[in-house]
Parts: sequence; C-alpha cells; structure tokens
Amino acid sequence: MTAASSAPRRAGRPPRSVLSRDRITGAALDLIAAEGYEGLTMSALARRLRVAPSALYNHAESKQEVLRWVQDHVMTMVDFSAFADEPWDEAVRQWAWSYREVFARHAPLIPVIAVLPVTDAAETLRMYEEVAQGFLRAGWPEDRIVPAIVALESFIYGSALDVAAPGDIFDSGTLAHQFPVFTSAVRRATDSAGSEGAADAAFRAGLDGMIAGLRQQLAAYSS
Amino acid sequence: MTAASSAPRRAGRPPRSVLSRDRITGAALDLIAAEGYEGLTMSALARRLRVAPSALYNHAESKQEVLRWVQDHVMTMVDFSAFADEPWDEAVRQWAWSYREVFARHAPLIPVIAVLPVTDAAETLRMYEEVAQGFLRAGWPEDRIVPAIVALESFIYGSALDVAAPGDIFDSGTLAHQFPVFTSAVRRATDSAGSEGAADAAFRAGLDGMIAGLRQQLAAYSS
DNA sequence: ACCTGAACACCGTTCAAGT
DNA sequence: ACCTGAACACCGTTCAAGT
Repeated sequence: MTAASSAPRRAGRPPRSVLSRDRITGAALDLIAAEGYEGLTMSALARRLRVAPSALYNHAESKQEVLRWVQDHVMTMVDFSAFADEPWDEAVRQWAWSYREVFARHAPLIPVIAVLPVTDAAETLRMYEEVAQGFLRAGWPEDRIVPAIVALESFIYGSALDVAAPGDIFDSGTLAHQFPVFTSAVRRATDSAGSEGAADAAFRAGLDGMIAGLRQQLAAYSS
Repeated sequence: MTAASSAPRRAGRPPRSVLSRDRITGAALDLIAAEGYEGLTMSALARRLRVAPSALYNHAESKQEVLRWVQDHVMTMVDFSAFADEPWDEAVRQWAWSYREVFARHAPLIPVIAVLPVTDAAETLRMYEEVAQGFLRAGWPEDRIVPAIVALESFIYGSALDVAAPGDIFDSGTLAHQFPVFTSAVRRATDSAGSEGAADAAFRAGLDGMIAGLRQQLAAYSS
C-alpha cells in the first residue's frame, strides 16, 4: 500500500522474480480462507499477488498444478502425531478424525487428490511414511498396509464430502408415504443424534466399524 | 435427419413442447456416454436436442438441476436386489460392489450427490427404502440404520473416486529414499495385488472390514 | 408456455512485446 | 527468465422478441 508498491510494474522482466511456488500457494490459501474455493480463480489469485494473470503461467503449468500445491500444503494440517505414541487403534482414530476435519473445510480438493500422483508432494509423502510405520509396528504384513490405508482414506474422503451435506438431505418430502421404512429410520436417526450432528454420528459408526474390522483382519494375518 | 426434422425451427412457441425432463436427462446420459462429463455442456446438450441452449432454461433451473436428474437416473443402475433374498452381509457386499462400479463411471456426480437433497429423487429413495428394509429385517435398531448406510455410502463414494486414480499414484519418484517404509509397502502391495487392481484390493479390504465391524456393532445392540 | 437469437459476465490459457 | 497487456475460445445464464 506504500507509494512504491502501488506503482504499477511496467512490462519486462523484473529485477528480481516476484513469484514462486510458495508465494502462489500462500496467496491461494489466503484467498480460499477469505472467499472459498469458488473465489479461487487465476484472475483473483493474480490480483492478490499484484501481477497479471498470465504471469502465473511462468510458474504453474495450469490451475490444476496450483491446486496440487495447495493440496500438499493442506496435508500438513492433518495431525498424525498419535502414531508416534498411541496404540494402533487409537492412532488411526485420532488421525482419521483430524484428516476428515481438515478436508471437510477443503472439500473441492477431494476430487483433485483422488487422481493426484503423490510424486513431488513431499508433505503428503511425509504423512504416509509415518502412518505406514505405525501400521508396520502394529504388526501389519507389508503387503496389506497400502490397501488398508487407501480404504481408510476412501472412507475419510467420502465422509468429508458428507459433512457439507445439508441437514435435511434425507427429507423425502411429498414422497415420504411411498417409502415408510426409510422415512421412519431417518426420523429416528435425527432424534437420537442429539447434539452430535448426523454426519458425525455416521462417521463415528463407520470409523469404529472399519477399525474393528481391520483389527480382525490383522489378527487373522498374525495367526 | 429427415428433411422435416433438419429444417430449422423458427422462433416462437412450437405447436407441441419439444423438451421435457425425461428427454433432457436421456440426452445428457447419451452425451456423457459418448463424450464423458467434460463433454456435458449446456451447448452440447442443446445441440443434441436440436434446440438453442437458452431453451433448456425453460425446463431446468440450472446445469446443477440437470445433473440432479442424471444422478437420480444413474441410481437405477445400482443393483440392490440382493437385499430381497440374501443374508445381510452378502446383500451389503453385492450392493456395495455394484454401487461403486456404477459411480466409478460417473465420478463427477459424486460431489453433486453429497450436497444433494433426496427430495423428488424418486429412484434414489426407492433404493434407500429397500436397503433400509434389509437392515431392519437383519435386526438393526431403527435409529442406527441411517448412520450405517451413510457410512457405507461414504466409503463407496471415496472408493469410486479412487478407481479413477492412475496406477502409479503412489510413485514417490526422486523422494523415495526419504520415505523407505512407505515406498517398500507400495511395492509389496503392487506385487501382491496380482490381476486384481490396487483399487479393487483396497475396496475389498475396506468393505470386508467395515461389514465385519458393523456386524459386530449389530451383535452388541442385540445383547 | 416455450421456442430463437443476441448479448453478458465470466473463465482458463496463449502469445507477442518488453526488459 | 519473467513480467505486461491484448486476445482467444470457451462457459453458464439472461432476456427481448416471436408465436
């Protein structure tokens, strides 16, 4: 906002590069925090960085690449510290709740992650390394670790999308009388969810179920 | 393609309405089958229906609404017939595999579904009704049915996104030596997956785990 | 009520020109 | 190498005019 910084830059290579992967990623995260993902356009991103939109393409190949950078940073917000000192069940539980909470606030990244090779996503790899070590120490056979992690992640991503669902998503409206069993089950679930939201209740049920089921598989491998 | 149908229509209300929810939905599904979801634009949809793009807005409020119609139709492709005559475990397993297979081919619908109220989605409700009846017959307490279904669906949706992942998604590239445990686990998983793809192996592990875990919860409720 | 055709406000991306 | 500024090919959506 000083006179110097508000003076527009002329065309031509600046004396020192004004952009970088880190600056772009940081500005994107600020923008997302302020305006949400629908506000994350290349124009808005450029405006925040005080450059022309086309300048971004000297550093990123595409908007998709910017989203990959954002994804890798968001992964650092996931707390996987419990794998260092908690038993396997509890570590998975704490990690999964944190993971879901973070990506519920970054739901538009989920379809991006699914197709995203992890190559060069250093922070993401750092998390996987720690989690894989936790599984190994708990006695998991090496070849069963990745399928188990992927299964948990699939559940976490699906559940993160579910957090965004409106509270009345299962309101069957005028068709209610045609679907009596389901309609009644929805009402009972809503009533008994209490202060815990419906999405939280479903996540708890599914996560506890999956952890119990995976533990059972682990016991079978060990015998 | 006849002379009559290729003569362009003049402006003004046609003698009989040429569009409807069903015709638009059908054309959208044809278009998706032929060109994929990136080919599904309002322009391309209108072209296939031989109308101007703006004509679509006399029937649908937005592209989102067209996607909701498509979603409800796609749901009819999910096979939930096993709930009629198979035991609960087996019915859930067959339903889940079919559900994942269908939405793996319609992955772009998944973020749509998550936020989609089920009101007026008659086919979707029909499936939920049948599934809820199956849970009830298996002895599930009424208030636990919806959380269990939502948990399974979350896992299914996440897994459907995972099907689209490239085979080398976990290739850690030049960073491999920094993450030895994970890198080794990825190799072992790939080697032992065999003819079954990595996504299928993860889905099988997670689904079997979740079914076992949910069955355990059911047993606890009954006692 | 339900179509056409023109127009609008965006979007991501490309590229020549400049230093 | 890395910026600006103009341009391109799209996108979903609106709206007046027509029957």
